[in-house]
Amino acid sequence: MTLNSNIAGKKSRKKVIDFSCVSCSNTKCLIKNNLNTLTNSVFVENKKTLKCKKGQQFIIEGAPVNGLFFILKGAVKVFRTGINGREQIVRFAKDGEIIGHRGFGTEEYYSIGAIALQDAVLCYFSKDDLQKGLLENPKFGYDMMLFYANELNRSESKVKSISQMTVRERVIDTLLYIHRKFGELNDFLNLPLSRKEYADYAGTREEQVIRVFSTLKKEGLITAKGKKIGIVNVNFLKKEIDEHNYFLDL
Amino acid sequence: MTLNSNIAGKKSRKKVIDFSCVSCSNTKCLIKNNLNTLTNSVFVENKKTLKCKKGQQFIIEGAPVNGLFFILKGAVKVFRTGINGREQIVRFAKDGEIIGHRGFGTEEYYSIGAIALQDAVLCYFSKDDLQKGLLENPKFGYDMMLFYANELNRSESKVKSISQMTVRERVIDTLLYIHRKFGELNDFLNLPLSRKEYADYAGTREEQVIRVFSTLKKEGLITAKGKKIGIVNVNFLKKEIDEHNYFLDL
DNA sequence: AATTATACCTGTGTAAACGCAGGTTTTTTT
DNA sequence: AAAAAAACCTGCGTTTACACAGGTATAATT
Repeated sequence: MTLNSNIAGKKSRKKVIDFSCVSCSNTKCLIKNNLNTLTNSVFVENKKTLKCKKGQQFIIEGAPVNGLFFILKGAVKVFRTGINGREQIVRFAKDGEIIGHRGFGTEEYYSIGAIALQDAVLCYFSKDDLQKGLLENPKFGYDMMLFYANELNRSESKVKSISQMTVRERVIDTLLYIHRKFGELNDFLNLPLSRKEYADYAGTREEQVIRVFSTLKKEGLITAKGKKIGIVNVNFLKKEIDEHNYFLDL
Repeated sequence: MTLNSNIAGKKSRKKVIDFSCVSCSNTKCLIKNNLNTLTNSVFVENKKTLKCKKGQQFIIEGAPVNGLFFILKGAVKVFRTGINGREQIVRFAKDGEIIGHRGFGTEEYYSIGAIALQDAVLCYFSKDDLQKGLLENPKFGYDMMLFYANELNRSESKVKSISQMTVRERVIDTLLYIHRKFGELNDFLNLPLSRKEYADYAGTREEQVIRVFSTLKKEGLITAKGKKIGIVNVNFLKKEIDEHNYFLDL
């Protein structure tokens, strides 16, 4: 039995998803948005789409760079291994975002790792194809540049936060970030994370996050049932952060 | 007496500098490097070159974005005003670098401020011209994208550093960063900075930097005469940082 | 349903970083 | 050269965050 017939055989029962860029409905994807001027490129054809189970690591820190990923669907955490093997979560990414900053250019090894937090569908583009596409289509390159400039802005904001906020403030900041990015479902944040993961993003320790959560619960600012965290009043939390922030950042 | 005759009058005594991109010798400039394909653009002609005295602020945080700067010569600090007006130095920039991340695109206000640390010469490009140039020349756009991807990498490394290193380690890290970027002159770092500025970059306080410097001096790792800081043995300092870092970052 | 594993929570001592206060030295200005 | 300003330094009490240790609840596995 060949691979093709295998897929065909399942057609009747299992929904077959079309992963071609042409029929893709992800309006946030930079590639999809530039498709009209990219069609004559081998670029889109050579794309590989892969499914990724929850908990699976699809970029390993230090591994050779071959290309980069676009998230078609799902949620992902991007991290670095820091001092004494301590994990630092760089960011959380969702549909339409790009993973693997330096999947082009001269960089040889990935400086970050990436793990799926939910079942995810990823589009993979090779280094060469991507580079070709970027040089063929200025608009695409421009959009990519804006994406990175924007991420840089966010990252530099985070440097500020981490070096000037207290643990409590950083935890609140993280809660608001997750809320902004992944929204709510039934009054709970739409991305379940462990206390450890909150700590790794906020740049502190699991115990501290637990302590802050406990306090916030007592103060009636959040609700928590295991990994399910609910923000009672977003503006209330925002206020605590914004008060000493002159310039807000996205 | 017209402005022109004034300049001409000084020709004999004062060296007149040609600021046109064509004759520019800055090999690190992205624009210079893409000049061959940019010549038919209004872009380069509309450039404005301005001199900036030491200590002068040429980007004000929160001011409307009109364009962005390339450093032709000099050293610059880029900062954000943080919590309680505390200054956070985002990075130090020198010849060939770009200032004002979001001097294109949709961003309306500068999210950073910039001050010259030495007398500097800056090239200014308007938002519209730059955008035109980027969309006309894919290679230029690609280079810009790489620049930002690279900066992002650096910034994310810094998040890791700040959240996981001790004050002593961050101060050492800062010393090494300045050394890497600006080199030495007569056994002293080729960029004089105040203790406050070291602190603002390292994400700590002036007093802590002073304390760490004192200790490092006693340990024979650095020499210090006022703002002049000398690193006795770079590898010795590096070792202390690298020991618990699996993946080095530029 | 019992067992194991994982995640969550809390108390307590310790160490790191900070804030302030007051002083000295160096640099800049007049 | 004197005065003023800025930068540098040190000691000490206080706060914050951390590490460790031991416990409970919850989820996953058999």
